[in-house]
Amino acid sequence: MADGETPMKTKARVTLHDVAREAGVSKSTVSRMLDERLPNSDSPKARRVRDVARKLGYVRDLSAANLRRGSTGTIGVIVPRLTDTVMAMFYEAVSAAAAQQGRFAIVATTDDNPEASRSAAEALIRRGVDGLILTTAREGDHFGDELRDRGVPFVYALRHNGASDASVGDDQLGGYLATRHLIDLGHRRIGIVAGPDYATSSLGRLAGYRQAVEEAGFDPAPELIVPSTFSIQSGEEAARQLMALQTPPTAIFAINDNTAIGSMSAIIQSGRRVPDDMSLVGYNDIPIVSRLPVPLTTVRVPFDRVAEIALQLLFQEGGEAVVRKVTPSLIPRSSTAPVS
Amino acid sequence: MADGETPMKTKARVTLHDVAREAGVSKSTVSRMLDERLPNSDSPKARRVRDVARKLGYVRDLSAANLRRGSTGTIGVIVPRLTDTVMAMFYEAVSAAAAQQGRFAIVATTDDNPEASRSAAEALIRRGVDGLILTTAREGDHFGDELRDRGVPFVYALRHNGASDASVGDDQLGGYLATRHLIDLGHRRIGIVAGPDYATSSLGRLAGYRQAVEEAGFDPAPELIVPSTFSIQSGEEAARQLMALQTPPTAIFAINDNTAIGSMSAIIQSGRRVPDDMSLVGYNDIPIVSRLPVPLTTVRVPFDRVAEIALQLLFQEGGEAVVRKVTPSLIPRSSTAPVS
DNA sequence: AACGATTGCGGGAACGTTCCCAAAAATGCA
DNA sequence: TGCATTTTTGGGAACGTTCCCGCAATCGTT
Repeated sequence: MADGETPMKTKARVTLHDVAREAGVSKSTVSRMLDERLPNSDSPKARRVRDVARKLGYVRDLSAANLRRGSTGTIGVIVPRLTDTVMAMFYEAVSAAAAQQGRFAIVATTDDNPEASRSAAEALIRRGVDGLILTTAREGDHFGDELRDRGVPFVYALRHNGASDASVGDDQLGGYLATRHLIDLGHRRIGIVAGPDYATSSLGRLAGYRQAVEEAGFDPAPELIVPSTFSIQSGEEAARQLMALQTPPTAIFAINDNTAIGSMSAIIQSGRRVPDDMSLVGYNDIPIVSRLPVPLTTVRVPFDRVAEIALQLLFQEGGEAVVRKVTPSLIPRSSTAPVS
Repeated sequence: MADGETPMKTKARVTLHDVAREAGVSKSTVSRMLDERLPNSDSPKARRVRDVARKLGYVRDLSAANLRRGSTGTIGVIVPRLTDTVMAMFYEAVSAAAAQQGRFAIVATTDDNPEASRSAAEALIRRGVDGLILTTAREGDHFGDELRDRGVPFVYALRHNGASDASVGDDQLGGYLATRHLIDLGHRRIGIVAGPDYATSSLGRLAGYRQAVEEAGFDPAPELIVPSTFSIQSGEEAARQLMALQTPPTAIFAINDNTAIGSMSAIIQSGRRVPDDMSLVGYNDIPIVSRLPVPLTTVRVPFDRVAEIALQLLFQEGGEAVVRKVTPSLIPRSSTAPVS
């Protein structure tokens, strides 16, 4: 059987060297011609090299390239869980924005456990990520400092802790818009299913609620503010608590869509109807809420922008820590109506 | 300023060589002692090397290791979208199962677009994954053959195409359980929001429905079978269609939780109540459905097992293509009741 | 005690890139 | 045309591992 034509398992890998030999240039030249970071020249030789590479089916070995370059073009995202649709939306947005830059996003989950948060970061760093996007900021968390000390670029997203770069939605504005919408519909007594106090997102939305209520000159009754975690169940409980008040509110602003869904459940189980007996506003506009039996009025956050800005912050030389906020918008649907 | 104590930026990286020097052995030895694949010896020297490594804060450079080993310990998962909670659950399960084996899972989305499916796989392969888990099998898809030709290990999950290894839930059994549950409650006329005909998952569930109906000796009226995509909206439309029948069914089996949610919406909008006027069963048991105003009866699929088996299949020498099915179970909740 | 078999260890060559550097070629200008 | 300057090129040394191979040390057997 003629040599070089043997029907053996094809050579495992086409390397730079193969391309160089075939194109009659050195591997340095090929490497340069194929470097996506350089402006890719249009000289006949460059074109020829690229043609040969394509013909041979060359694909750069990323492990080798990463080793030499000292960076992987990978960015790590840490989220509590992907089954939280908000987090899934955000991760998809990051993934798309990263792809735009020729980078790749990988994700790790923490289940809201600060321990796991650390080990997730560890795993991603071991994987050689060029930077980290954290959605798990907690008040008084020193994890950021640790990362800074170790020289790992990172940025907070969706939530922040004030001490580091962050890309977030304007939660106060969002909270204001939601509450203001209810006020405009004539509601005077508006309950809020507030969030946990460790997350700046829920704190911001609560501040927006307060701002709107005070601006309208209403009494910001403390019993109208009921905390929750972000879960459906906690939303259900909080709404139940609100409806059990001596004078229940005529409208509820839930800190996110999950708690809104929980609230909806509690409202209906109490024999009331949405929006006839109780108006309800959520937050985030996850896909499902527009398809509920009563489509939910909610606040939409442009996660694409949040993701883009996070990426931008991640790789720019930062002097002062900066918190960039993107503007959310109210999406009125059928769960809110004028007070009866 | 004393040498070696200069407060300069700490040396970027502690390498095998540093550990070797500090421990007074060769780097080969260190490499061996730290190789997680070998049974890690307990000799005093091994212990010493590990101590030194820990003290110095050594972490293996994965790029270098991958380059030399020729594999990355990474497995790629391709899903239509992560905002589909089923896919998020599955990916989290894969991620956990992979971690168990010391591997790492990365994900890419395709938005159900066969083109994007290809380029997603391409991206993952470029990243050097050791194998691919595909949840996007379509009837008559030749993508698998392509991968086989290129020598990329892969396995289908959740759906299959019959021609390759796959780890799935037993959809026929699940469909049977759901339908049988309704029959046991006394329902004789049961509608099904079937799925698209390109997915074996929906086909299997439909077959289970048929099996139960025929076994009970009912007439499997074709007008009771309405196709859908997997979306909430399509579920809503399908349910509407079922309720518009001359003799509407008294119960609906929806092919997945999303279409069940859509159906629920349509049922309520038609002025009916669940389960009083219409029983409803979903499929997958995504977290939200247990928290709906009327908690949904559904079929739970043990995604952990599906993920484990997928991983197992991925790395075993396969002779014949095998489709492994895991047993789902019915979770009765409040959306089903005896026929009135 | 002598010998083969086993085990442990170190030297050094890969793995496939990128990037520095010096040399060569192309370009600009007088 | 000649010289200085810019651009392009190829050689070769990294990057940090793993793994092959040979050698020494230990072990068990007769």
